[in-house]
Amino acid sequence: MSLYQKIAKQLRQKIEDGNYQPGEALPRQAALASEYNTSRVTIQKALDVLFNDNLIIRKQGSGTFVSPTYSSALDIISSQYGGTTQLFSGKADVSTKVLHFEIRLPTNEESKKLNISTTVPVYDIYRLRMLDHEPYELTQSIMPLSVISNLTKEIAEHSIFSFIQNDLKMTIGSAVRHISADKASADDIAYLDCLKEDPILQITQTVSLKDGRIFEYAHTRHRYDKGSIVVFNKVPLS
Amino acid sequence: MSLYQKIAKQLRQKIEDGNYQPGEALPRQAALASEYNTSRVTIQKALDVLFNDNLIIRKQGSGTFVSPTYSSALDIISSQYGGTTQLFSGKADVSTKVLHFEIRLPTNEESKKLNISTTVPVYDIYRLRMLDHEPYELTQSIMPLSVISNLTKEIAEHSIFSFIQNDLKMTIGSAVRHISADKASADDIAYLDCLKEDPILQITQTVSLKDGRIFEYAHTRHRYDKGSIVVFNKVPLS
DNA sequence: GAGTGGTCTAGACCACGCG
DNA sequence: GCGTGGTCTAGACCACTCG
Repeated sequence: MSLYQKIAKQLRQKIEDGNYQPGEALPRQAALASEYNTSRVTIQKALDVLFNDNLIIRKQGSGTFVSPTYSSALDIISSQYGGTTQLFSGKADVSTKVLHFEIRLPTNEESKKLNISTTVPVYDIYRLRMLDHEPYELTQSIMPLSVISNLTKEIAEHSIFSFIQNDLKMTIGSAVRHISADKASADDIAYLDCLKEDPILQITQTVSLKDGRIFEYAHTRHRYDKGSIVVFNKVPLS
Repeated sequence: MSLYQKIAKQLRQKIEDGNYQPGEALPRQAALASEYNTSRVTIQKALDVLFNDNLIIRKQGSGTFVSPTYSSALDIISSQYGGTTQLFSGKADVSTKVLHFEIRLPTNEESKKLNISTTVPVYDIYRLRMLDHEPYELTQSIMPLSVISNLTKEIAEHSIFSFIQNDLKMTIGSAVRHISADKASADDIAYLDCLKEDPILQITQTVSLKDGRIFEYAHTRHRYDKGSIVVFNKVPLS
């Protein structure tokens, strides 16, 4: 871990521990540079990390302050993308039932979304996730074999994301998600145990690795009364 | 506008114009530094901007490449937060009907979400937005007078966001949103012209200025068949 | 081993805010 | 005017990828 990352981590810890209160000013950059025995530029890179997580506010001509709303920032950080299994680990009992598992060629739409040729085979995995033994979400994942391989039904029953990160040693880069509401389908009623008139929260996502290759195109359908999406948006600088 | 921002803007334009194709390598940082007659650090700051918008991929030891999925990145950038009026300006005819406009004291929940005391008055504005003369969304906005003042019903009929940015000269910093699905309420049926069994896409948002003060706590309800939310997530660096 | 991006420095000047 | 963060430099070394 690089120096600016270590400093960011330590400053974050200090804020979370309450050494600096919401709204309170942090030491000036020059003071931090002395304290950590480094240059001001490195301190600024460390502050960039905290700023992007909304933990601090920077005022030119005035100072650097702990964000008055930093407690809600913590919620956001902890809800960053890492798959359902990771998100709830320790908080609830997550179990997964694999309803369908096959390798086939992609449809035109799928090949387009995955940015692959229609001749590259894909996994088509349909899973029901349960939270504390209650139906929670229904997900269809399409993943290209050119990116992910050696996937098995057993792995799909646990966490595909931890398999990718821990076993394949690949790093996830970014995700684009479209969120909408929809009426319940026959599958929703059957698997999510909801009623015909219950709304569904639907998420369509495309997830990329750090090197830019797309590894998942997925549709997830949630019961409307279980869970919601939390999103944090910084306004563009440009 | 600072040098790195200008360079970022020019590089972005070159990518959008197709001077560099998706997947293609950009010139090395040293070459860009010579070309723009600046230092490598400044080039890196410019590349940071494009990287955060998912327009480029950086591979240590290899090079900087145009993101293979950069076209979807463009969608995201253009859907950044700026209020409904701004989002659709030029694309569709947006009109707003103010259903309710009052100044009152906040409830406990509102004062908590806005991070103000219960003695600070707030605007309570309830508006129906129409897109091309069709009902689109129903929004209740709560805004503290300690942050925003001189709001009128006339301003609310146009764009509150442009009033804040252009007239009050304040800069928006970030927004936290919770997105969920819900059943239609009596108001939804009456104003959004939807049916009792139609689902609703609900967004609860807290929007802050650049200095960290929260200026809006709002609930927005969308017709499920009109529009969805697009979200872009970079995975945390730490 | 050659070439790339990532990190870091020490110092300088600029832009902004506030009293 | 003074103190703060923002930008920028020229050069150095490290870490990683790939042939």
